[in-house]
Amino acid sequence: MVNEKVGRAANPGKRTRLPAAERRAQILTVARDLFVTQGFEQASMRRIADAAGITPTAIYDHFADKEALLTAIAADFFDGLVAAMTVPPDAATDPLGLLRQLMINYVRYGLAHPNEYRLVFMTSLSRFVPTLGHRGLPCSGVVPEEVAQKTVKAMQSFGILQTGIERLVAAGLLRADDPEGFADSVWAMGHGIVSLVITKGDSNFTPIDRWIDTSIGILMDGMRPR
Amino acid sequence: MVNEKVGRAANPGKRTRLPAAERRAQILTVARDLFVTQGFEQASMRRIADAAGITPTAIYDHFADKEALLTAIAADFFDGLVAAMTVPPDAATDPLGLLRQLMINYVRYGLAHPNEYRLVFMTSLSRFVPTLGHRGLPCSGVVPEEVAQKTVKAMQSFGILQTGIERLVAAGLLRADDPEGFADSVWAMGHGIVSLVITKGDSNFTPIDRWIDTSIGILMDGMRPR
DNA sequence: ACCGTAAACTTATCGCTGTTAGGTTAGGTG
DNA sequence: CACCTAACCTAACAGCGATAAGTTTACGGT
Repeated sequence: MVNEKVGRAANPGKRTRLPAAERRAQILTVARDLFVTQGFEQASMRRIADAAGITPTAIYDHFADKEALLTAIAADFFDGLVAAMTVPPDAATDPLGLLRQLMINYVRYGLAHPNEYRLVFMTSLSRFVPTLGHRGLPCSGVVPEEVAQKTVKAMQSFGILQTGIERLVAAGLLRADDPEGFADSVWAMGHGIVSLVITKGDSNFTPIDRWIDTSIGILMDGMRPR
Repeated sequence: MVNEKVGRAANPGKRTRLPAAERRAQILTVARDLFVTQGFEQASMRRIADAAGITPTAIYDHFADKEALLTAIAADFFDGLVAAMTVPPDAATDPLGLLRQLMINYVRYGLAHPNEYRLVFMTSLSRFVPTLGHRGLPCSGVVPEEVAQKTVKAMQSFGILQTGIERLVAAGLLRADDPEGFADSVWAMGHGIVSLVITKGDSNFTPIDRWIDTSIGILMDGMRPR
């Protein structure tokens, strides 16, 4: 008999055999699709394999485990984020407007890829957040390898924001109190908006556009020299 | 024989039988403990049951499913949050300082209960976020029952923030542009700080205290009348 | 004091999950 | 043709959430 399992996959009859690189890319594509449409938990290795037209175990020849799929996808996401935040240095536009655009791009990109965003910025992979100090001050514990790598990638886009702010400070357009802290605050605001809308929907909030506008306005005014 | 399974539970020999209310409360206690120390996924019904000294299925006599445990815990969390944000109206303190304190309390409470916070504010229960509009504008879909209930509870603490800000606007201490938007922005900032520290640790950031200070400073300045 | 009944809890099992060990087949090289 | 390895498979494990149906315990009414 020819091992003709019943309802196999996308390509029922012929079972194709691909070189590693192609197969890897294909797995990544269908995995991202399933993660995005069904979520990380619901998208099982079996379903991913099924969509890819192979058996679940074949995935393990290309990726260490399910998390490895996630981190590979996260890498792509970060590349896109960096691209979205890399606005051409048309020095013609006013510098403050550039910061404004930076934050808008961040929020829009996050909302345009809500599930990747959640995977990347709102989950700590398998290792759970270790218990923190009871005063609420986290004792920065051992950071797993992949999380660290993710962090590096994230820092790249954060760096864009940071240097942007430093430039504005140098130009005297923003207060010089605490440039690094400013970048953190701007990021917190942007991330707060994105993650709140993702988890709770925008139904209970100020319309998203006005929300972004108001938030940016507050930030700008709040960081301006007195 | 007396059904003497090997290494049973906390109270090995005697198998106690509790009235529903007590058992329910006890299950909730151990479940919260396991959720907090090991995370929602890792804390299985079997482990919870084991810690409670009963079999897994007994839990289902008191809670519909695993999520019901979570929502019950979330309710307690929100009660604590509301309490933390209900500062006594010592009108003696300046009103702006009260808003400041409100945000500090929010962030500290969130960081003091990081895993409950994540469970409550950073996960959408089982149902995944439905695919959003491709322009990044969420199409507010059907909200599951429990999520809605969670939202109501969350709105209570948000309401405290909102009325606090409205009072400051009425007193002329803040701009009157968009009071509702201001509350959203303040919340986004607070939530952004908490969730970023929770998922990524505080290692890469401005020290948390300074971060809060700087953020609040920006918000205050940014909302003040020009 | 008995007994019925309902509450409290159990056993056994289902279909699912991520993952591993080890076997098989196809494609290209000598 | 023989071989070898990359690519893929089958079978299975331990654990998951959840259900159906059976058992034990406590308590209220007579």
